[in-house]
Amino acid sequence: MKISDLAKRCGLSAHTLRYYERIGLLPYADRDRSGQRDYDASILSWIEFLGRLKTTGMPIRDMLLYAKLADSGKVTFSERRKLLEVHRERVRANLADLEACLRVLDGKIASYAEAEERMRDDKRNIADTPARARA
Amino acid sequence: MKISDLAKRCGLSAHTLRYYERIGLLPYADRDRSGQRDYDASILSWIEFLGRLKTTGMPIRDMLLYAKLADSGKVTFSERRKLLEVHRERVRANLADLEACLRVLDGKIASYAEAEERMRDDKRNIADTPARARA
DNA sequence: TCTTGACTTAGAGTGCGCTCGAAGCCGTAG
DNA sequence: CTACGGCTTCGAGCGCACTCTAAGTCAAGA
Repeated sequence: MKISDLAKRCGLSAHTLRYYERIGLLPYADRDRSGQRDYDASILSWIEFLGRLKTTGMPIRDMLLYAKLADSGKVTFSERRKLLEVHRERVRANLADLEACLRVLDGKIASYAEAEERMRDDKRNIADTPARARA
Repeated sequence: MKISDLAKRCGLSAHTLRYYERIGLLPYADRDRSGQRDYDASILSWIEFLGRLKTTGMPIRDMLLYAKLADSGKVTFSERRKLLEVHRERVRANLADLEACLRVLDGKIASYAEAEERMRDDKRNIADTPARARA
């Protein structure tokens, strides 16, 4: 698979894929005889997992640490698990924050809706009131 | 209230508060006779709301738009409501994504835990096996 | 009076995560 | 044969949201 094919499949740009390889987030890809990267489809699941880490707000430097551990084989299982457990707690805390914010947002939206409703009522009342009474 | 007091109360640095004022996220604060900002406590609820927007991932340029609408009084109620409704949908989508990621993370952690468990079992079995059988 | 420390401004610098540009190589279609 | 598109590398540039520095002012306490 060429870099543009992989880009289409995983949703990252070719630029970004090269950047990820450069910084060590993706393993050095095999090159064909003309020097072009030739990817194995198995890279997709790794990229997908990186996407999960990214979505959940893990900074690249932490992903690099995880990638380095993953390169070192089974002996780093417990380290990797601990890293993910720590991250999971951050994600949970973040989720709780977001839910709280969402409720505030709901409240704010509702209060605007009510205010708009009241303004419509006021207009109607004025319109329904005879001109003499308004003066 | 001086800027350092406000900074302590709201959790932003004085630098950031001045920056927010500069870009228009905070209203121009009254200055005392020596030119120092003198804040009214009422600014706190606005800063807190900005924090909610920030937590939920709203970029500053959108907060600026909201701030500008808020400055224009009641006539922008429905615009403000719509802006927040759009944002709320993004937040909900983001929450759903995060929850999905969290489940993936749980699965990954569980698979590491199982692998570690199996490795411990293997070691124990080897230790329990008489040396002649191991040879 | 002098020192201290918090404040003021304008503007430069930082860290992150890309994103793009330039210059050049390679393989295929016309 | 040549033109074209897509690939290569290296390094510069960008957008965001701060974060800090420098140079100067001011008010209160020893």
